Amino acid sequence: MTRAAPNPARRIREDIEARIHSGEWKPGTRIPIEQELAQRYGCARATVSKAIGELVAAGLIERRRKAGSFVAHPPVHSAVMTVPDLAELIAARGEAYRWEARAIQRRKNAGGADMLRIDGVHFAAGEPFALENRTIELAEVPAAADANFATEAPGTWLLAHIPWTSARHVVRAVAATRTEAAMLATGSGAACLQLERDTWRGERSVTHVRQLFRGDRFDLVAEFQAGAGKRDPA
Amino acid sequence: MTRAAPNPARRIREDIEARIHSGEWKPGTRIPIEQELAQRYGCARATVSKAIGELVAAGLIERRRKAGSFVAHPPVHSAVMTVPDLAELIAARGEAYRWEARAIQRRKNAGGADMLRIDGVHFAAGEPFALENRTIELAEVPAAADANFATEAPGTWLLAHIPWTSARHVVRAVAATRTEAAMLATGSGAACLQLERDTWRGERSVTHVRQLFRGDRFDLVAEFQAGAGKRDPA
DNA sequence: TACGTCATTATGTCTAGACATAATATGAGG
DNA sequence: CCTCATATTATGTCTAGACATAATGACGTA
Repeated sequence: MTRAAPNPARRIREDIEARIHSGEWKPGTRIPIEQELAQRYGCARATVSKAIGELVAAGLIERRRKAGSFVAHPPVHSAVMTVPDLAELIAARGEAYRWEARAIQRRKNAGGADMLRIDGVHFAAGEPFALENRTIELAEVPAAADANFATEAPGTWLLAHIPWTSARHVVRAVAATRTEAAMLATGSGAACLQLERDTWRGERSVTHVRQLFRGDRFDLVAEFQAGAGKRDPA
Repeated sequence: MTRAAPNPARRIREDIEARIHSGEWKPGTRIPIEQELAQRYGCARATVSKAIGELVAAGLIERRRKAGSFVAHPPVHSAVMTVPDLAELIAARGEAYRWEARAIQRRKNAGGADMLRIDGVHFAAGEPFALENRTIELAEVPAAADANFATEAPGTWLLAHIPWTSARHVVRAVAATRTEAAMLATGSGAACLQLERDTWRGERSVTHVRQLFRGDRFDLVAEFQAGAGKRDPA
C-alpha cells in the first residue's frame, strides 16, 4: 500500500476529535485499539499512534498500556492558569463553599438567540468571595434550561456537563462599584481582580462569565516551563 | 543495527536541551541537519525528527523547510499568558516606549548572595505605564553587572541575554499607595494589576520582578485550547 | 538590474515490521 | 476464597527506506 490519503494522521486526528466533540465518544469511553483504527483508516499503526499521540498532547485522550486509549474527562484541570471551578478551588483550601443566586433570567441576545443570564455570589467560609455574572447560550447548551442554578453554581454544572475546546480570559484590575463592594463586603472603590472568560465548543460560544474577586482575598498563579510543552522532567 | 541505547529519542532531546541551556547553542543558531544528528547518535532520522519535534512543541527549536532547524529565541512569546517584554508590547501597540531608572543598587540578600536591585518606570506614549522593582541574581547572571540599566530596561536586556526554563507568575489586584499612584500619574488607591514573576534557569533563580500596572491602562489576555497543546487549528 | 525557472536540499510524513514494557486477565496452588 | 506467577494484550518506541513539499539559491533570460 502506498498512500491512501494525502494526510492520514491529520484525517484520523480530526475524525476522532469530531467524534469526541459531537458527543459520540463521551469522556471515559474506550476508543478502538490502534490496530483496528489502522485497519479502518487503511494506514500503518504508527500513523494512528502518532495521531493519538497528538490528541494526548492536546488533552483529549488518555492512554494506558494494555488497557487502551480513552476519551479524557473535560480537561479543565490540565489547562495552564485556568481558574478551575470555584467550588473546587475553595474546597481545596479547606473552606466551606456556598453559591447564592441573585437573579436567573431567560433573554434573547441581539441576534435573537436564547440566553440564560445568571447572577450570583460565591461564598468561602461564610464570606462573599466572588461575584459572578454569566450568560449561557441555550442553543448550544439546551440542558442548562433544566438545571437548577438557584442551588448549583453554574460553573460547576457546566464543567461537569459541557466540554469546551477553547477559552479566552481577560484579567483586569478594577475598582469595585458601590453595589459590588457591598456584595463583596468590602469598601467602595476597593481594588478587585476581574476575570472575564469566553468559552467555546468548536466555533460556537458556550458561555461568557465575569467574575469579580476581592483583591485582598484572591490571586492568580501561573507556572510555566520554557515553551508550552509538558514533558516529563526527569 | 538493532538498538544502541534504551531511549535514543529522549537522549537526543536532552542532549540538545543541555546544549541550548548551557549556551553552547545560542538563540538563532542553526543546529546540525537531521541526517547528521542521526549519524552522530547512531539512530534513524525519524528518531531524530521525533526528538526535534518534541523540542519544537516545547518552544526550544524552530524548524524551517530547507533552511534547517534553529534554536528558538527565548520563548517568552510562545508561553501562554506571559507578559512579554514591555518594550516590545508597547511598540506593538504603536506607542513610543521609554525606560526610566529610579534606583540601581548592589546588595546582598539574606543568604549572602550578590543581588542587583533595580527600580524604575516604563513609559508608553510619554505617560507612565508600569512601575518595576526587580532583583537579579548576580551569581547566576554575572553579565548583568556590566549592563547599563539606566538606559536599557532590565527585562529587555535579560530576555535578550538570559535563557530561562521556568517561571511563576502571581497576579493580584492591589490599590496603589500614594507614592506609587504619583509615579503612575493616577489617583491614590487606584486599582492596579500587580504581576510578580520569579524566573529560574534550571534549579537556580535568575530574577524576581514586580510590575505594577494602572488598571485602566492594562489587561492580561490568555487564550486556551482544551488541554495544553497548540496544534494548527485548520 | 530585475524577474521567472529550476534543481537542490532539509524537513514532513508515511510504511511495514520488530521488539520492549506495563498492566490486565487467567489459572494454579494453597 | 485468596494469592501469586504467568500469559496475553495494547501501547511505546525504534528502524530503514520511501516519497512529498516547500524554501532557497543559482542560473538564464528579458
